[in-house]
Amino acid sequence: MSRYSNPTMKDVAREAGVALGTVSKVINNQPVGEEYRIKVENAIKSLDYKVNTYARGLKTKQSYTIALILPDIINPFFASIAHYTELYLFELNYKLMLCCSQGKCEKELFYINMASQNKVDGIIALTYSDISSYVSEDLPIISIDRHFNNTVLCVASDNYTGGYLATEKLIGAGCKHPVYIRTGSVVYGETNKRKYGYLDACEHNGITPDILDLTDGDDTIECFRNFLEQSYERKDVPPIDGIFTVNDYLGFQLIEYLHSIHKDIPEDIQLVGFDGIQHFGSLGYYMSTIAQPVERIAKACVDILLSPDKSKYPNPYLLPVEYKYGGTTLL
Amino acid sequence: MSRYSNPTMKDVAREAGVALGTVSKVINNQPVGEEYRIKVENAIKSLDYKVNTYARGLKTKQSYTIALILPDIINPFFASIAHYTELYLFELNYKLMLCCSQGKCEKELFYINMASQNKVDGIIALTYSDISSYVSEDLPIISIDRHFNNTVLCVASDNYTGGYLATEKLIGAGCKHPVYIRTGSVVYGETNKRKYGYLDACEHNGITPDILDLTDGDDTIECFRNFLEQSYERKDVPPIDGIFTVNDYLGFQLIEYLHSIHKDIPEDIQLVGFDGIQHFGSLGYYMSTIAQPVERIAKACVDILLSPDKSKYPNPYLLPVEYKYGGTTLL
DNA sequence: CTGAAAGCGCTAACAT
DNA sequence: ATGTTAGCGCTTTCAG
Repeated sequence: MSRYSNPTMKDVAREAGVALGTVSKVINNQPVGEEYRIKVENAIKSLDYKVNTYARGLKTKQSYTIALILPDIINPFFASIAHYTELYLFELNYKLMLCCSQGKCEKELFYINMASQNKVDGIIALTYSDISSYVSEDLPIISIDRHFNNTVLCVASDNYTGGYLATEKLIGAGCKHPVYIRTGSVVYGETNKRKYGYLDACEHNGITPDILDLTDGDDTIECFRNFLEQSYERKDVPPIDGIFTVNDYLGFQLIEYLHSIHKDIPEDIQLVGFDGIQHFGSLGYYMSTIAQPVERIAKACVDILLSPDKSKYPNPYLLPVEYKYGGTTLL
Repeated sequence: MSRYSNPTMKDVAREAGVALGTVSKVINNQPVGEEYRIKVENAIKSLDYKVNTYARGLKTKQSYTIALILPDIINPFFASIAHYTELYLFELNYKLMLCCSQGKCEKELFYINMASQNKVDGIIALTYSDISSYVSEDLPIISIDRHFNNTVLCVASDNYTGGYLATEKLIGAGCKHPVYIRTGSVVYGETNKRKYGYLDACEHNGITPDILDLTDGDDTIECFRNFLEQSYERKDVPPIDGIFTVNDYLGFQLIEYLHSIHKDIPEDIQLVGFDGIQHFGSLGYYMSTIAQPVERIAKACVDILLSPDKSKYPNPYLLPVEYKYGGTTLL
């Protein structure tokens, strides 16, 4: 790999016939006499000078780089978080370092280390593992959707309201037996509040709640099939006619299965997902869903991370969700 | 933002009772007496010392960071490029800086500048703008899918064969009037070879080619509707019964429209896309498609970029594609 | 094989 | 307001 030896500030100073400090001041927008400024600016242009970010970082201990830790970048929900985060960071002159942790704690820790090396100025993390024990008090880190404790500030959707809203929609659209189906890690997180929203909405509407809780490693479709069959055999409850899934990803899998057994959606069973994922990012929703305000989440993370006083933000910091019709419900 | 003052090499040297240079040698795996090595390693552990990458970079001019420039990260095809690139880079101890250019040349140039500042060691770029004029001979940059000239090495799928394959599939499945529909930037790129594959496949099978070329700003669906209607009115050619789209994104839009006018797919019209995008990254193909070998593309980019001798690679560097059945064709 | 010291390019404190 | 200089933490040369 070829390496460059670019012009340095010293070269600029010589070319402009001024002192090193003056060049530095011009570059950092500090007061400098007009004629000097012009001389320096010309020299910068003619030499095509660019500041060496290493040398600067060595002094200032700032990298203007934020690390974003995501389980992966293929899931469209995570991708859109990355998208908005990058856009907003760039506006603020920050760069984004991307880490796809694949849930591997070691990889997450690697990036946390980078932060303590000042290689990145801060971390935005959406992680399944409880990293809070590795995070020191003053490490600039924001967690998305996972509320570990009070040392790590968490930005999340209003999951409780989302769960409540989804359930109310199903009930309002005529469902007599709406169930909640969740999957994923068992680490306590914000996401669990979706369940509480579901439970409360059931209670307020006089409906007996019914939950299918899939753990990692379970065969999703197999478990769902059993769940469905057992439910249809029972005579004490109405047949399942509504499903609220913890996310769109799971919702999509169930829809595929339901189609394969010739259930009509939304006629036989209505379904509401969570996340608000669209085809190709913008070509319409996969299903009726509770859409997370991804852009606002990304901005909030950045704003809080770069804010000098994090204590003024509530923890968790909740953002409102919205119901989106996507063809899998009657309303 | 709080900044850390971490232990430095000097601290380690003092703690271990050795000289600074010795510590450096231990860290960089250079020959050091065994007892010294142990003393240093213990000191490193007890102080929780980590090298400061700025100071190191200032000397070595290496950042172990690669910038990936993508139009955006929401498009699942780009997302999967990012995914595999990050994974492979991490294996090699490199970090990934993500740039969503949104096709903005200025944003791309910003990252190209970073490379000349040695802030990143190299760039992998998938861009619509012709950046070749801004790229100096020795800038370590690899282009994906865009072949500008011989100074910038390009990694791409075998687009010609892909186009040929898609067309042959349609014809083999009985299509008498397969059309090619493309959209997007008019910058000459590898992608255009998909068209030549289509043209040659038509010729070899005695079929008159028929192409709809949408330019940016056109209303895709409106143009397609006109194209379809005009074609059905003509009596000199069979009705359109096959479509090869330049990518899955466009294919998806056309499928939605065709459904809306009650055309059955694949019975009335068969369709083959390009890219190989799957629902949620892994839950099945949107349509029959020519799948790009994304993982191999990502690896090739990284390997070539980090290779000391780029001249040993052909330009463009082509990787094989594969036809994937996805329900929108008869075969 | 180890220790001392120069210097990477920059910022910031200080002297002018 | 501008010039001078120390020093950030590291690598690397050179002397011991």
